[in-house]
This record gives sequence, structure tokens and C-alpha cells, in this order.
Amino acid sequence: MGANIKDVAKFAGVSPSTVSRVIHDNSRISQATKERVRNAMVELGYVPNAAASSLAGRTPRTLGLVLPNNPGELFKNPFFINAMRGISVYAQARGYFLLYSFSRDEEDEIQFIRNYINSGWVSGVILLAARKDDRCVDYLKLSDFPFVLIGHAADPLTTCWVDNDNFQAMYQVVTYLLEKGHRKIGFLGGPETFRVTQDRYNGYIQALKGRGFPLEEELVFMGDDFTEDSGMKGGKEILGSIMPDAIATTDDQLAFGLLKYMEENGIEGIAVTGFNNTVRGIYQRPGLTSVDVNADLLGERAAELLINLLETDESERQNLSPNHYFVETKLIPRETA
Amino acid sequence: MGANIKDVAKFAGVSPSTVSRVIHDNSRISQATKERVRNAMVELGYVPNAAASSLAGRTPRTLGLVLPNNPGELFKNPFFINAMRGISVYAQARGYFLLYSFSRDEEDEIQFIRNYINSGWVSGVILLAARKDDRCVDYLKLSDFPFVLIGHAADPLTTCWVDNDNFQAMYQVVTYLLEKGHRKIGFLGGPETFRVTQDRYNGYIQALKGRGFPLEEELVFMGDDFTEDSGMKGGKEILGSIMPDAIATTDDQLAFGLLKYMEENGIEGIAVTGFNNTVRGIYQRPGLTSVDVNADLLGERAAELLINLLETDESERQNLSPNHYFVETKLIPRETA
DNA sequence: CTGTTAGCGCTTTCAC
DNA sequence: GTGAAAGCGCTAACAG
Repeated sequence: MGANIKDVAKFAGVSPSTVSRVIHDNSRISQATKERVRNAMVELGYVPNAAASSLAGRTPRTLGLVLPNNPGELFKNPFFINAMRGISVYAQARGYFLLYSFSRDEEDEIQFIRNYINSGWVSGVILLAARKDDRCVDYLKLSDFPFVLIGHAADPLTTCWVDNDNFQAMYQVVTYLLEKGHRKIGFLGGPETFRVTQDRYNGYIQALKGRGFPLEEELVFMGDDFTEDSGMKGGKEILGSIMPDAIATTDDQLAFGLLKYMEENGIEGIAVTGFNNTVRGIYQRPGLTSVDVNADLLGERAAELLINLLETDESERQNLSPNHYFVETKLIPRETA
Repeated sequence: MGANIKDVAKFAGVSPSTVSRVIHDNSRISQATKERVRNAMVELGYVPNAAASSLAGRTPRTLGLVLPNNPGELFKNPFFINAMRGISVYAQARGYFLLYSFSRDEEDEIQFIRNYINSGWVSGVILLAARKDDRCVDYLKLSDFPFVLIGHAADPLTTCWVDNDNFQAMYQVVTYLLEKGHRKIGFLGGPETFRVTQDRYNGYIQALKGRGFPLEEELVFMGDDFTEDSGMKGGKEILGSIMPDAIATTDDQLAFGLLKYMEENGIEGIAVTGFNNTVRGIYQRPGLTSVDVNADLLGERAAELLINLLETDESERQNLSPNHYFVETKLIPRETA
């Protein structure tokens, strides 16, 4: 490997500690010395040894990502790769490395986090797929280790997180449908227990109320999961009694199932919207109107939040502002609505 | 942070050096001691400090991935996320961390590699998107830094690499088409200068020859890139004179362009195949017959090759076998063929 | 403003 | 088979 701090010190005619101070831009070093040392660094092609720096007490400039390992989801939904890219763009600009790992299950994830922390290789964690009652969150809090969540935090005041404004996003969808002239709008959601389902449902309700339309319980269905099957089941339920003229779903997969049910039963003329703007929705005919959750920006913001947290003194972290970001969504109109 | 080597030593009633030897499974430690130390490690939840280990002379158990930052490609083609997952599965099993970074351009990539190397944070590099005359490869060779390539190596003897057998893959496609009764089969490829184009073209030629069918130059077209536009252009060229009854393309995007051209010009009844098994191809109607390149396994193999290389003594690396893997492809028949 | 010194956690001779 | 001790490259008191 290349030159070390001693070489630089010798070359510049100063002590290693001075070089170290220059590296971290310590204010008590004279301009002249800084210049000389920086010259030496360039001259020798010096890059600080991250391991040594980290060992000696600096927090390692590396973040660890925790990803779910759901092949299907990863494949259909570009969310993760986009979020990873967003994180990468920001972190790289701030000089941070990124570690990633796909986990089979929650147990696995905790294991990784433990390794991240104890290896001393990582100074903060980004969770890309928070569940309800996420044990990873508990573990990180217990370990008092800096982290940020992409998604809704169970305890939004004491956790750093980024998320879409899901209420707003669905409000927008329903408003859009109303403006297109739809009057009887159904709602097809994921599991009720999920915060994201609740938020989007509330957005749906408020959008209707805001325009003076009644909420019709028969047009609302929450599935057991986010699969096509649940979408089909939802279609069966919602399209049973009163006929809606549009259905807003909280997930593209649900929408695909719904469309499939409609096709199989010869039901036509009902507008459908999804969430996540997945590849299939773009290319199928008719194209699926969907909400782009802006995964890239979610990633960037998450990285920003975490790095700011890390670079804030321990003592001032309490009143760090902000501890979260809302990232705007974007409705992408296509043929289904 | 958790327990350190001293804590473990004390707990097990041995010296730190003994613990270190147990960690690395040194053969001169008695079974009894090993057992006792391992117990202590579990008991205390000990995880070795990677920074310290690395500082003290061990090569850091971390690999660095270099990814292209092409949003479109990343989005349409699940190759990268799958390859990353494959790498992750294997590397984790061997106890390696993974660093990733998306780069804007070649300049960027070299910069990252430099950082990877000089920071002492990384002991090997995986290149996921090798270009022709890749400067990253040159740089890594010049630095004498271990790396492996996913894709074709310019110098396959002195480089570690994994790739599909592209000749074989296209041979299979054409044989499949012949067996389905197609007789006039066209070829629509990417840029001629790419090795992958050449290999697949040769597979095409040999498959025809093997069955005694003539190669008709008019049915062959190589585009300037791998875009839909090139696919449309290819359609125009190939479907101009002699009418083929099937066209094998080297990329789903080309196939989409070709299908679009056919649709716009009312041409029907021509079988079409693609490569990469992208999401759009799966969900469009008719579904695109395509070749799955097995990105997951490409990733796993790449990680395996690199880790084996790293764990081989410097002196024995010359005669390391193997220095490459061919990963089988899988033809996925759908409606277009 | 700058240098000296001790030490981060681990590995590795060198002893025994 | 195991322990003692030196040192990897860097940082952070503590001096001055």
C-alpha cells in the first residue's frame, strides 16, 4: 500500500499529529503548515488508512444497509435498487462507504446488524424495509446505535426516518379520480395493521369528504397481504354489490390482481390505480396508473439524515433537526385511470 | 461496543494470542482449548473488530462492488439487483462484507477503486459491468489488486471472470426455433464490436450449420446499441427483403423494438426471442420468449472465485484453478416463440 | 500552534 | 500448545 501518515509527516517536516490535524481540518493549525502538509499528501498520493483511523477512535465513514431478501419483490419492484442508488449518490458525495446485505429473515437481519456494530466497520445503519414491531429497530435502539428508517417509524419522535406522505399521496389519487368524473370510488388496501394502509385509507376518506362524497363501506376492502391473490379477492368483495366506477389500490400487485379478476369476469369500465410504479404496470396494456414513491429521493434523504446525525456531537443529538423527511410522491397517469 | 479479545481471553482463562489463534483455527491449539475459547466467544457475543484485525495485517474481509449508474438499465433489467443478491448470499456465507457504489462514468469508477484500495477497507473488487477496453481492469491489474469480472475478460487467461456461455446460449435458442419448425431464422444483435455479440452470432451460425441450414446475410443485422430504437431499425432492415419466420435477438430491448416495428407495420407470425428475461417481457402480451442469464448464480460464482483467490497464498496464485466459470443460461419459452 | 506519548484491538514473531 | 511483547497507522489527550 501507499504512503502512511509518518511518511507525510517526514516529507512535510512536521509531526504525525499535525498531519492528522490537517486531515481533519483542525482550526488550530496555521495556514502555512496546512498548505505544506496538503502538498505532501498530494505529492505522496496519500490516502488515510480507514482501519487505523477507525481503530483509533474515529467513527468509520461507512454505513450499513439492511435489505430484505424477497426475490419476487426485488424483481418486480424497482424500489430497492433505486433507493440503494439514491443512498449511494448522497453518501459518496459526503465521502462515506456503503455496506449492504440481503437477509433471509428478521433473525438474519439482527445478526447482520450485530456484525455491523461489533465489527467496528460501520457507524450507522439504514433499514430499507421496516416491518411492524421491527425487532431490528428495537435492537438498534437498545444498542444505542445510529440508524435511519425508510418507512414509517413506530416511534416517530425518537427515531430518524424518511417516508412518503401516504395520506397526501392517496388524497391526491382520489382527488384525481374525482376530477376525472368518477363518483363511486372503492378502496383496496393491504393489511389493516400496517400503518401505510391506514394512512392511505385516511387519505381516501378525507379526499371523499372534502368534496362531499359519502364513504361507502361496501367499497372498501383490506387484503391479508400485498399479493395478486389478495387483489383478486378484493375484486370479488368490492365488485359484489354496489358497482364502483373506480378503485384506488395501495399497491400495484393488488391492482394487478384486481384487473385480472375484472378481466376474468368480464367487468369493464372501472378505473384502477396502484402504488409503486412497478415495471409491469408500465408495460402492460392497458398501462397501470400508479404512484411513484420516489425511491431515489427516499434513499438520498435517508443517507442525509443519518450522516447529519453521525456528524452531530453526541451531546447535541437530542435537539437535532429535522429527524425526518417527507418525500413527495408523483401520480403517473396511464390508461387504467 | 461489545466484548473484545481480551475479555474473551480472560473469560476462557487464556491469553489473547490464543484467542486469536482459535479465531483463525490455528492447528497448534488443542481441541480442549478451542472448545473453551469458542464457548467464551459465544457467551460474550464476541465479534472480532474488523478494523483492528485488518490493521494488524490480515486482509480485510470486505469486497467492493463497482456498478454502473444507468437508471434506465437498472430499472428495466433485474440483472444487477440479482447479481448483487447472489454475491451477497455467497459472501455472507464466507463471512465477507460487501461494499457497493454506483458510478457515473469510468472516471468515477477508477476513483472508487482507488479509494477502495488505498483506504485498506477492501481486499478485492468485483466489476459488474465490464466494457470493452475497461480502464478499471487496467487500473486493477496495474495495482496488482485482486478482482473478478462479471462478463467477458479481454484477457481471459490472466483475469478472473464469470460469464454465460453465450455461444451455447444462442445455439440453444436457434436450435429451439428450428425444432419448432422455423426455417428462415434472422439474427438481430447489438454492436458488432462487443464480444457478447460475436459469441452469440457464432452460436447462431453454428446452430444453423449443424442442421444444414444456410446462413442468409440479409437476415442478419447488428445495431449500434442495445436500445429499442436499434431494435426497430433492425426490424426495418431484416424484414425488408426475404421474410424470415423467426428472429433471434441478443437483448430484450432489441426484441421490444422489433416487435414494435412489426406491430406498426402489420407484420405478424414471426417468432421473436430476446435475452435477459426482463420484467417487461414477462408481463407484456404476448410474453417474450427470452434467455435468463442467471444473474444470481453469476454473482455467486464471482464471489466464490474472488474469495478463493484471496484465500490462496500469494505464491500459489499463479496456478489457481479455475480462474473462471461459465454459468448456464435458461431459455424461457413464452408466446412470442 | 505544534510535538510527545499512550493506546485503540488484533496478529505475529519469539520464547518456553 | 501457549504466553509475552512489539507493532500495524492513526488519534487524542496532555504538554509546552
